[in-house]
Amino acid sequence: MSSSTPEPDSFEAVFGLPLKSAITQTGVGAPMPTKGPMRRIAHLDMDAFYASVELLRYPQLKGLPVVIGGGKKSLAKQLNGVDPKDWDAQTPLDQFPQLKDYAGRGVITTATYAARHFGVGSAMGLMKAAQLCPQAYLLPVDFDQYRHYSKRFKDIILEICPVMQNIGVDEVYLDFTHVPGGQRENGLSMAKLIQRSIFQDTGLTCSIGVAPNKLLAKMASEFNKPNGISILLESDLESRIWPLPCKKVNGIGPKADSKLKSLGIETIGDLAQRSLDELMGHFGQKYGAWLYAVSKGQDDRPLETQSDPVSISRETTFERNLLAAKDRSELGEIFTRLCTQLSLDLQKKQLMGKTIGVKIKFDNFKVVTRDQTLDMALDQAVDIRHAASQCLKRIDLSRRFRLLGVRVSSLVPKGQVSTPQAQSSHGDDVSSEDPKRVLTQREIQPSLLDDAEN
DNA sequence: TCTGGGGTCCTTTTCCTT
DNA sequence: TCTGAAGGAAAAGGACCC
Repeated sequence: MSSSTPEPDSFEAVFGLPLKSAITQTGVGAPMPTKGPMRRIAHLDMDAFYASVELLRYPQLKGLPVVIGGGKKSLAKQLNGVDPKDWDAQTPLDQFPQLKDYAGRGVITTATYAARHFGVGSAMGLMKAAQLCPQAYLLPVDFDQYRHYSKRFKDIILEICPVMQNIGVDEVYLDFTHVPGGQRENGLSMAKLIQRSIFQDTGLTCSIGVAPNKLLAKMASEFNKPNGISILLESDLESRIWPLPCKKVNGIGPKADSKLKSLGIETIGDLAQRSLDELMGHFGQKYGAWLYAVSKGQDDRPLETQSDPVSISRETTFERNLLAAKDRSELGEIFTRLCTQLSLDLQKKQLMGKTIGVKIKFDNFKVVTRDQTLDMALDQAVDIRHAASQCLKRIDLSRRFRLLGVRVSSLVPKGQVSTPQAQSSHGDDVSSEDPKRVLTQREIQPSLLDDAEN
């Protein structure tokens, strides 16, 4: 490739040396800025990621309103008897279920731009979405597929810019500062190259913001969606950031925003007019000081290129609200399934955890959690279930609830911990058995809700 | 809007120990 | 044995994000 004339927009054509050399010989022969390196942080956000991945598979849905979600795996199957696994690019449109055929619980995970025109959006109940856009096609969520494309676009980025922080499946921060060519046109060249490389390989588009820090880069990536690039300099703060509403800041959610509004603070510019003391008085030392810094565009957080998980959990919302006293066996099965899934998740990641907790969401949406830290880390379903049911005993389950969750935290890498097998807390020597082993009725029956009621 | 599932981080409360 | 202060760890709740 590099022996012939490079393609017009290739790394070599833009930066004057082959990509591989640029990476391995950082700074050697690479175009470097004439002044000292300015911090150039990029935030890259894939455009409507899940929906775009689905459209790659089902091009016949392009341009049509499509919503993704519904929660239940068997969703599409229930709707018209066709397993989504059997769908492909040849599947005729009338095989795809539509929202008008749907009745039940669940929310939308995401929607195509065509569906968003009808006012349908993320986190909206499916029934509400069906009112707004009954003709929208409904697809189940396929995380394996999204993870596959996630890895693909991140691998492409890493070849060009090795300093990357993962933010979920469809978002990353990048540090261009010391990457050869990263300073060119204040980061525009690098952003263009990355955007183009991802599109060529995957057919997916993304939006990129480049700025002096993560805070501003994140906001900048939204300026020009979809498939846009925005370059933000420190001097742009007043003209481009201050006019924005406060809730555009990553970290200012609905609660903080409404409190800010009650103080007459609508925009980031308004925020910048307030003193540090005033903000700390209203929002506390830490958050107040953070708000103050945010309004000035200040953020010196480094990129975190590695991170270990803090907790792992599984939770599920029931088809209908359940009552511990009445729905014992159903709840017992759900509880066992959650613990089993959690155990497999832990084992897949080679982790064990010392703190086990449960979460209940009552029919009035009030959430209650209980957890317990044990002497030893564990990862087996039966052990998790036993510890979690101890936690459940401490919750008053006399009213109906809609969600049950199980969580493991205080995680440690497996192999670095002594296992609880030698002294299994419940006496049954089951911990050392096959993790995929199905729990026996005897283990399930003396179940959560028996225990929990007394 | 009528509210999923998987996380992180922060603050406050509670409990234990000295 | 009681009381109170102080500090730390664990537990609980909540805001926020994707």
